[in-house]
This record gives sequence, C-alpha cells and structure tokens, in this order.
Amino acid sequence: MAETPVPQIAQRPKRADGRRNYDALLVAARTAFAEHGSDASLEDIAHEAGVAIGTLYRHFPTRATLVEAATRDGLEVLVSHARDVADRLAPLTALTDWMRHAVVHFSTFRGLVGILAQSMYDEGTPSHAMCAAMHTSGADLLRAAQRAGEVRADLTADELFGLLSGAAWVRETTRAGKDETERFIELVIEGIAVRTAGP
Amino acid sequence: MAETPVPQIAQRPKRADGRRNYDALLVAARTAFAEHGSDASLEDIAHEAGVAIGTLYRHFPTRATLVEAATRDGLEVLVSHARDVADRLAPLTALTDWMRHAVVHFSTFRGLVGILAQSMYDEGTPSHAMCAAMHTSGADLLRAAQRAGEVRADLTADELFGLLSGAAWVRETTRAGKDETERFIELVIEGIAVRTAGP
DNA sequence: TGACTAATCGAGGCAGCCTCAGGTTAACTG
DNA sequence: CAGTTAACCTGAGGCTGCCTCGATTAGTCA
Repeated sequence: MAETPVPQIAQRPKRADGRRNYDALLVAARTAFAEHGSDASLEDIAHEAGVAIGTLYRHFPTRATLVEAATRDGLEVLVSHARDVADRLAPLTALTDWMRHAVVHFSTFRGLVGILAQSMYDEGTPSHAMCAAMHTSGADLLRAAQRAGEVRADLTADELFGLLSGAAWVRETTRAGKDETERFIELVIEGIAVRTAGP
Repeated sequence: MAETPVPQIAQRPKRADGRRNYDALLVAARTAFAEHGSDASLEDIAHEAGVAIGTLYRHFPTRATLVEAATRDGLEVLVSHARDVADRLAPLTALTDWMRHAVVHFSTFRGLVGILAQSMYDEGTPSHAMCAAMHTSGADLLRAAQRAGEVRADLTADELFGLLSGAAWVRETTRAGKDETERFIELVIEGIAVRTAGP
C-alpha cells in the first residue's frame, strides 16, 4: 500500500475568540452549503455565525479554503475507509464499497464534485492535498482488484475517478436517492469489471 | 418511432432592427458562453452585440431563454441525427454513435449539461420542449437496441440519460479531448451492452 | 496591570443582475 | 409624403454579493 500523507493545510487560530468564531463559521458554512450549494452567500454564512464578513475572510481568505475546511473530515474518513475495506473485503467488493462511499461524499452538496475534480489535478488549490491522498487510496484499491483479475487491466485510476465523479455529479444534480445511486454504480462496475463465465 | 414534436418556443421579432439585434445577441452569446461558460456576463454579451442591456432583456427575459436560443440548433441536429442513424446503422452501433454526438453537444460549453439535465424533467424551463424531443430520440434508439438483444433489457431511458450527462459533465469539466471522451463512452457502453459469447 | 498583537468590525468600492420610465424609429396608412 | 402607432431601444438606478482595509477591540502573557 502506497504512503498516504496526512496533510495539515492550515492550523487553527490560537486565540480563544478566534477558535470560537472559526468553529461557528464552519458550522454555518456546512449548513449553508447543504442548503444552497457551494455558491451559498458568504455574507449569509458570516451573519449566521454571528460574525462580521471581515472575520470570515480572515479565517478563510477564499471560498475554496472554506469549502476545503468544511469537507476535510469527510475526505479523511474516506481515505481511512479505503484502508479498512482493503483489509476486510475481497478486492472487487472493497473497490465497489469504497466507490459507493466516495460517490456519496462527493455529492455532499451541489458544487462539491466540481471543486474536487478541479482540485485533484490542480496543485495550488486548498483541497489538492486531500484529493491527492484520496486519489492514492482509490488507485490502491483499483490496483488490488486488477491484480486479482477482477477489474479490466487497462483501466487507469484517472478513468476511475472520471466515472466516480460523473456518478457523483448525476447524483447531486438529480438529487437521486439511495436506489438510483446504487443502480448507477452497478452499471459503472458492470463496465469496468472483468466478466466471470456467462451462463 | 414515436412522434417527435418540433417546438416553436419563441418566434423571432418582426421589426428589422429587432431581428438584427436578436441575431447579434445570439452571436455574442455563443462566443461568450464558449469562453466563459453559461454564467458569462450578460452585460458583456449586450455590449459585445452593440446593444444596451435592456435590449438583451427584451429579447431574452432570462438567462435560460438565451441559452435555449443559443443551443436550439444543436439539439435539433441531434434529434434529426437520431432518425438518420436509426435508418442507416445496426441498433447498438446507432445508439453508440448517437451517444457520442450527444455527449459532445451536451458539453458545448461549461454549464450546459446542468441546464439540460434540469430542463429534461422540469417543464416550464425554456429548453424543456427540445429536451423532451431529444429524450424521445434517445429512448427510441435504446428500445431498438434492446429489442435486438444488444443492450440489457432492464436499462431505462432515464438511466441512459444519466450516464450520458455524467459523461458530458466529465468532458466539460476536465476539458477532455477526443480520445478520452471516446474511451469514456466505450466504458459506459461496456456497462450497458449485453455481452456476446466470451472466450 | 500594561503592553502586544491577534482578531474583529463594517463601511465602501466594485461587478453583475434586472427593471422601468422615457425617448426613438420602423412600418403601415391615407 | 406626413401622420400615427406600437414595437423597440436606452441606460440610470436599486439591489445583492464579493472582497479590502483602516480603525477598533480584546485575549494573552510577562
């Protein structure tokens, strides 16, 4: 298993009021993003957190840094989940299970997939480090499934993430439920899995 | 083949100067959308067309109506292309070919897929009529391929359009080239096609 | 307690959206 | 051709949201 560095992008502020406001902003941001997508009004978020707009910008100089902070935990869970399933499940099952979780996380709120897809290859974006770690996680699972002969050998990790984010985008724009998402992933798996002997 | 109504959403203005400005706006809009995506500045478009902002709003009361007018031709081509391939090609080949064209059109500019995906099921959107016609076209091709036993019988048209728009979204956000797009569609087809006898 | 400086505040400049009251002009009519 | 009319055009102005920055406040530490 390849090394998955744990990125520390921005240490939290030190002063008590600073820490308090930072947390309040994060809570407000998560709510606002869930409701209005990644382009929710920053001034509303600041107001909701009981803080002036300048304070928001002090903690999060760009929208991207706020999104990153609001979604970091979820991505961390995703990365550790990859290690977990790799240990517990058969290769293709592990990959499938992880893909399910990835799609759900990517579509946490409208606009997230776009940001993550961007960050995956664009260093310099706040989310890049976490995305790179996640890329490694996915690639490891893919490689294992390929070694086991369960996934077509010519599929690259980038292609896998293309399929994954496409699925997440569809989920987020159609507000698909559990069943539709499950079905969609099944179709994708069908396309990348090596067929076992037919009837 | 089901009926494909040709919608006439908004007749063009009658007076000469009105028609002239309408056309100029459309040209400017296509350029701007291609360059900046569907959220290009409307004031820039008006200025580029040599017209005041109020004139733009007179012809296109909402951004959606402008997008619709700017992309209607392409959708019409897509619909007639479906009839064409249905006549000329074997069912699965026809479906595949049409999907290729659909993905390319859907990703004409950044933001289009989202609008089309929305319009497909939301009556009351300007693009809905064209989208519905296109839905019919795709469904016809799908049904033919299923009758020929070449595509899994349990795939619905809505699922097909989910896959299609997912592919288009990936193409538009990664600015994928011809090869990547081709590959992506191949993977999708692999997932929905009935496997011919294996080795 | 006083000094230091992190942290906060919010007015203000800017961009883009959209409306509407008033001015202009193409097209038609006698 | 002059008169009439409705279609058309204009752009200032109100609004929302982004982002900055100088003045102010308040934790922290010696």
